Amino acid sequence: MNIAEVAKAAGLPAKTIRYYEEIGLIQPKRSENGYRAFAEADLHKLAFVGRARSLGFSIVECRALLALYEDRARASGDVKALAVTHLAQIRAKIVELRSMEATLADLVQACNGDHRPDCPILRGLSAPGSGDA
Amino acid sequence: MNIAEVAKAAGLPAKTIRYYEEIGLIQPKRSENGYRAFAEADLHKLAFVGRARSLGFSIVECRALLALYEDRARASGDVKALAVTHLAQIRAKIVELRSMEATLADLVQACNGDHRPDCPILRGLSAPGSGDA
DNA sequence: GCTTGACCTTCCCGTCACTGGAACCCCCAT
DNA sequence: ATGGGGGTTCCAGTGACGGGAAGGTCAAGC
Repeated sequence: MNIAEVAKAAGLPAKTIRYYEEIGLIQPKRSENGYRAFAEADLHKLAFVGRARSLGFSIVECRALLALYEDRARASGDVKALAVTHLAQIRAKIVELRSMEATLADLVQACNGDHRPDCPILRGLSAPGSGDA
Repeated sequence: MNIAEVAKAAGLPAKTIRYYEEIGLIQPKRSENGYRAFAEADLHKLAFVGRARSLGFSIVECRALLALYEDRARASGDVKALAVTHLAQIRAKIVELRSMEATLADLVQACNGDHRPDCPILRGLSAPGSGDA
């Protein structure tokens, strides 16, 4: 398979696939003309990484997941540990975003949003705690 | 004020303050010795930007907010529009993260996490939809 | 007066995960 | 032979800084 076909099948841009090769996530063979020649296994790995990335795993984590994926003697505990850690990061991020959301929603709600200059949002940003009114 | 004092007062690293000057968010004067000489107004702007950043506004958005902050003839509607847009982005991000969280939590929950190689997490990443069992 | 150490300056590289674009090669059909 | 649609490499840029080097400055202590 050439890169365009694999890109379509894996749902990744060709640029991304070249990048993944560059950083060593995959090692596709080369045809005589210099084109990358992807095997089924390469495609599976790319799709795997694509899904892991869509769950928010970093490239470093994807590399580790891929290594476990390819290791028939892996312990599922190792995989789970990675996933649990990442899940905690996601949850922490959600907490952070919800805090932002709450603060911002309060400010937005307090602001008339008209043609006048008076603005609780700017006041809130100028001095926290003395947000509205 | 020198940079360390302002950094402490604004709660920002000195590096960040230099960066903000570099990109034109602030324009502190210089002492004869070449040191930055921050006025109260600079400090206020830095604290303002710091708070906006902590609410997740990008530098571009902070620049716009600062311009509104300094414009006594602003319309609060302009501020609100910026904030509403950003709030929508935050909420979209939360939705995305919650989707990741749900998927990942399912996978984690299905995985024994023992010494054996069988792993629903890896299966889920290999082929979505045929996640567990 | 000299040293020490804390503070300041600029400059450049590295981060993360790509993305865009230039310049060039290859293959097939007309 | 020519055109278009593949493919290739390499370089630069993104956002918002952080680390660290090389060097100037200042206040204190001896």
